[in-house]
Amino acid sequence: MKKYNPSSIEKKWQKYWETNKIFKTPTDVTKENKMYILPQLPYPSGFGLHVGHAEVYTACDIYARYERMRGKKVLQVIGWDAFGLPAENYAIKTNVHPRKSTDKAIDNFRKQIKALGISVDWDREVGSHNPDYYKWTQWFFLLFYKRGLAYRKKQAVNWCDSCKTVLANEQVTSDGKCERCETVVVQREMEQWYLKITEYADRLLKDLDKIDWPEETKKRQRDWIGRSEGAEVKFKIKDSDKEITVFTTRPDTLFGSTFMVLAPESVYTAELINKVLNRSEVEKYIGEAKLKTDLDRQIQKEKSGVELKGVKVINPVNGAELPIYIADYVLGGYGTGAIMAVPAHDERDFEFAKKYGLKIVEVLKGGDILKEAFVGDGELVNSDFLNGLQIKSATEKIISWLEEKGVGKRKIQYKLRDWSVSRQRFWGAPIPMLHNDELINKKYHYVILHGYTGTGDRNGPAAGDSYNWRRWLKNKLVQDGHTVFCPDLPNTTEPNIEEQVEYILKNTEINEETILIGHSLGGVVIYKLLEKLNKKVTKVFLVDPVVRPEFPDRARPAVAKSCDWNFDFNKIKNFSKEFVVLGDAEFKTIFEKDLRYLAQQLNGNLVLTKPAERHFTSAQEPIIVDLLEQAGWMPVSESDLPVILPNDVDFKPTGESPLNYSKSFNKGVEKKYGKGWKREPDTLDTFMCSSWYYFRYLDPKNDLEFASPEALKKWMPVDFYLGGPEHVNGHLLYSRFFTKVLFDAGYIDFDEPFIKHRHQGLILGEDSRKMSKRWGNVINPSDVADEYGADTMRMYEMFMGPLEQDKPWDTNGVKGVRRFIERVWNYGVEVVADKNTNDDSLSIDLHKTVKKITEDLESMKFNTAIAALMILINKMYVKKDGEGKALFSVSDFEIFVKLISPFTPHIAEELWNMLGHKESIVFEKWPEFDPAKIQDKTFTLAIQVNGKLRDTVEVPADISEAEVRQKALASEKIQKWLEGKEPKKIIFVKGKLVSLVI
RNA sequence: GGACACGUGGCGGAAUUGGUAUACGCGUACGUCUCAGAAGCGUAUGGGGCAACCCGUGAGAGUUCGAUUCUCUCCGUGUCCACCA
Repeated sequence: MKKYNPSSIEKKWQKYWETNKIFKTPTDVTKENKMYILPQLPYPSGFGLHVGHAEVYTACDIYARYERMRGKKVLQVIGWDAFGLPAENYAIKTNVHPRKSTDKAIDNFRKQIKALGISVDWDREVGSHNPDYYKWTQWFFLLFYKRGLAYRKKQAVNWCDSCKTVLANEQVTSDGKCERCETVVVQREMEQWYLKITEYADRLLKDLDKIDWPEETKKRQRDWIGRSEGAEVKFKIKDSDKEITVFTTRPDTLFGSTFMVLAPESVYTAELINKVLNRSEVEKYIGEAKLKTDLDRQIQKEKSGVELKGVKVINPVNGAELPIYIADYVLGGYGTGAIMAVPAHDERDFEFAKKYGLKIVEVLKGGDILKEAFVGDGELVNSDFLNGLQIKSATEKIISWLEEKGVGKRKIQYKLRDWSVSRQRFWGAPIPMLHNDELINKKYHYVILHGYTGTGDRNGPAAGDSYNWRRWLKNKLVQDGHTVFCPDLPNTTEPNIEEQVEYILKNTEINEETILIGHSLGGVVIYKLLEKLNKKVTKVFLVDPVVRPEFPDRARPAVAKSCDWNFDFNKIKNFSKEFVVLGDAEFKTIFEKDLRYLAQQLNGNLVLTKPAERHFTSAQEPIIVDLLEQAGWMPVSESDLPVILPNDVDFKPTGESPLNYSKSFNKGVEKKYGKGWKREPDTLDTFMCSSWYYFRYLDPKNDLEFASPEALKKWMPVDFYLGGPEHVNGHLLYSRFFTKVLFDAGYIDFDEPFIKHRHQGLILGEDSRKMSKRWGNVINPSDVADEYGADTMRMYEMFMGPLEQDKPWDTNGVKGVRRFIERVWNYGVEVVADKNTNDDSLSIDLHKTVKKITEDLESMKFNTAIAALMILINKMYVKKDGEGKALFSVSDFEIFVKLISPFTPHIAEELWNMLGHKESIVFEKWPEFDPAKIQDKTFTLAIQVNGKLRDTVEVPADISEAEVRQKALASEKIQKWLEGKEPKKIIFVKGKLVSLVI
C-alpha cells in the first residue's frame, strides 16, 4: 500500500499553489460575493513563528478556504509590523542594523507560514518598515494634523529609563512597569505629539453597538473610554474675581462639600501660589508628588496632602468658605484636576477628611453613611432646596440651578486620554514635521479680543474676564514669557467696532511681532483693526469668528450696527503671514459657508473641531493652546513624502532621538524650507503603522494614494478579523479611530473597519504554563510540521478546543490527529484501488456530517467539526464485518475529501488528484447536504418517570403522541416504576422523549 | 478593591429556545499481530454495587415533570482594570 508521506505531498502542493498563483486575489468582485479575511498583523520576531501565530493563520485559512468553496471571492494577505523596539535593542547589542535583522526575520516567517499551507496572496505582502509603506503612515499623520487632530503638548509622560523612551498608558503594566523590559516607569515632562482620539470618544463608544465583536471586548472598550455624566461647578476664590472649576458626577451632594482638593499638577496652583501662606511646604509636596510614579500613587496607600493656607473657595450653593488642599489622590489628567470633596458620601474624601480632621456633612439620608451610603439611594437632607428629593431628581434640579445662576453646567467626561505618538527611537517612521527653534522660542505680543457681550449671556464674555478661556489663555502665555494685552473693550452691549479699534490702538502697540486672537465678534474687530493699521502682524487667530452682520441671533441688532461690514478680505489677507480660522465642526453658531468663505478669502487654514462648549465659550478650550503652540512647526509637504529613515545613526539610547545624530537626515531641508528649519527627530509609535495596514492590503503598490477609492469600496470593511485580546484598548481602538477620521475626511463610506471580530486563545505549554524560554516549554510549530506534517499541525491546533479559549499543548494529541489523517489516507488509497465499491448505507452519515461541518465552520467551531470527521471515519471501520471494510462510493468519498480540504489542504489535494481530477480542489464547490437524506426513519425515544430516564425504545420518526403514550405504558420497565398507578401527567417532546409524572 | 469570564471523567474537551451528561481525542487496562518490542488494529473505560439499582457537571438552596443549561448565596480559578470624583 502507498504510504502516507506528508513531507513530499506538502512540498508538492505548496509549490503547485505558488507557481500557479492559485491564491491570487480575484478581480470579479462584488459587494455580495467579497470576503475579506484578516489575520492580525504579526511582529516578525527573531525567534520565528510561534504556535499562537500558527493558530491565527490556520483558523483564518480554514475559513478562507471554506468561503472560496462557497463561491466567495476571498482576499487574504499577510504583512509585517516590522518597526519596533526588539529589533532596535538587538541592534544596540550587536550593532546589526535593524533593517537587516528584521528582513531576515521576515524571510524566516514567510517561509514558515508558507510551509503551513496558508492560502494568502503573497503578491500583496506589505512591511511597515518599507518606505513605500511608511510614506502613507506619515501621510496619515499629516491628515490628522490638517484636521486639527495632531498637536504638541508638554505633559508628564510615562518614561522608561532603560528603553529611554516614552510609553503609552497601554504599554505600562498594572504594577507600573515597562511592558517590554520591566523597568519601573517614571513620570517625566516632555513635549510630544498627540493624536486627539478624545474628540472621537462618544462615537467610539456609540458605534460599538453596530459591530459584531465579543461582548466582553466591547465592554472593555466602553470602560476604557469611560464616559461619565455629571456637572462642572465653579467655586469662587475668596477675595478674588477668579474661580476654580471642578467636575463631579454627584452635583446633588454639593451641600455636603466641605473642602476642595487640587491635583499636584493642577493649573490652578500657579494662580494661587502667591497668596499661599505656607508656600514652601506646598511646593515641597508638589515636588515630591511629581517624582512619584503611578505605582506609588496607587490605592491602599494612605492618603496624603497639604492645605493651601490663607486661601479659601466659596461653595456656590450656600456661600460656605471651604479650605483648599493639594493631594495626589486627585488626578491631574482627569476632569479639571480639581474636585469638590464630599467626605460624607465618598470613600476617598472620607478617608482624607478623617486624617486631616475635616468637617463631614451628611446630605443623603438612608442606611449607614459610612458603610452603605457612600452612594446610597436615600433622600437629600441638609440641602436647602434639595431637601426631600431623591438623588436623580436632586441632580436634575441642582444642575438647572447651577446653569441658571451661571456657576456650573451639565458635563460629560471621558477617561480616555489623547494618544501620545512620539517615540525617541530610531526604528520607526519619522514624524513628517519640521521645526524652527528660533521661531519656537521667540516671544510674541498677544492681543486677545472678546466678542459681543450685550445679551447678558452668562456664558458669553459678558461677565468680563471671568467666563471664557481668555484669562486662562493669558495666564498660560504669560507663563511662557510672552506679553499679553487682553482688554475688556468699551461699550460691549452696544458695540461700535471703530471705537473698539481706537481703544486698542491707544492702549497697546501692534507690530510684526504681534499675534491677534479674536473670538466671535472679536474677529470683526480684527478685520477692522488690520484695515486701519495697514501693517503686517505675525499671525491672526480667529475663533468661531463672525463674518457677516446677519449673525444667527437676530435679537442682537447692535451687532449689525456695530460697523459698516464692508471688509476687503483680499486686502486684509496681506496683513498677516498666517491666518487660522477655528470653527465648530457642527457649525452650531457660525455657519459652515461663512467659515469656509472666510478661510478661503484670507488664504487661511480652517480647523474644525468640537469645542468644549458651544461657540467656544468654555473657561478652557485646549485646542486653542494646542494650535498656538504649533508656532515654529510646519508639516513636510505631501509631495516630499516619505521622509526616509537614514542609515547613518548611532543606536545607543541616550534619551535623545537617534535621528539627531544623523548627518544626512537634515540634508537639503533648509534649502527647501528656509533657514532654521529642521526635521522632527522623533519617530511614530508603531501602533500608528498597524492602525491602517488592512487598507494597504487592498492596493499595496499604489504610489499615489494609501489605497484607491475603488479598492476601498470593493473590499472594505473587513468581514472577519482574528486577533489577540491584548489589543482591545490599543490597536483595535486606534484602528477604529483611524477609520472614523478617514470617513470624516471623505475617503471612505463606512466608519467601522472590522465588522466581525474574534479573539484566539493562548496556547499554553504542556505544563499548562504560558510558553516561555524560562520554563523550557516552548513548542516550535515548524518542528511539529516537520515531524508530523503541516496538515497534522493545522488540524491538531484546531482540534485542541474552542478557538477563543486558552488550552495546553499535548504531544499525544498531535499523534492522535496524525493517526486520524493516516486512516483517511489509507482509506483513500483503498477507495481509489477499488472503484467498484459502492456502499449507500454510508450516505446518510455523510450527509449528516456535511450539515454538521457546514454549521460548525459558519460559527468557527473547528474542534467539533473535526470530531464529526473522525466519527465518520470510525463508522467505516466499525462496519467491517468479517474481512470486508465498508467503503464509500467514489462520489461520496469525493465529498468527504472536500470536507476535510479546508483543514488539511495538502492531503486533500493529493487524494483529489489520485481520484483522477486534474484541477485543484481549492475552487471545487462546497458539498450541499440533502435534507431528505438525513431524515431518520426511526429515533430512540427516551421514556422518563418523574424526569428520570427509565427506558428507551426505538420508534418511527413520525410517531404520534397517542402511540408514544401507548408504547411508554407498554414498557415492562416503566410498568415496574408506575407500580400500577395512572400517571398524573404525560409530557411529550416531539422527536425526543416522553415524561410520565406520578 | 472592582468588572468580566470560567468551574463537566485521570487529562483536552462535547452537549444549553431546560429534555437520554461525558461526543471526539488523549491516557489507562486487556486482547490481537510479533521471536520480542514499537507502531497498527480490536474491546473496555465517571464512581459504588453480584445485581436490581443508587450517586454523579465546584458547594448549598430555589424554580420545574425534568437543571451542566435559568435564579440566588458561597467557594475556587483566570483575565482585564485599578484613587477617573
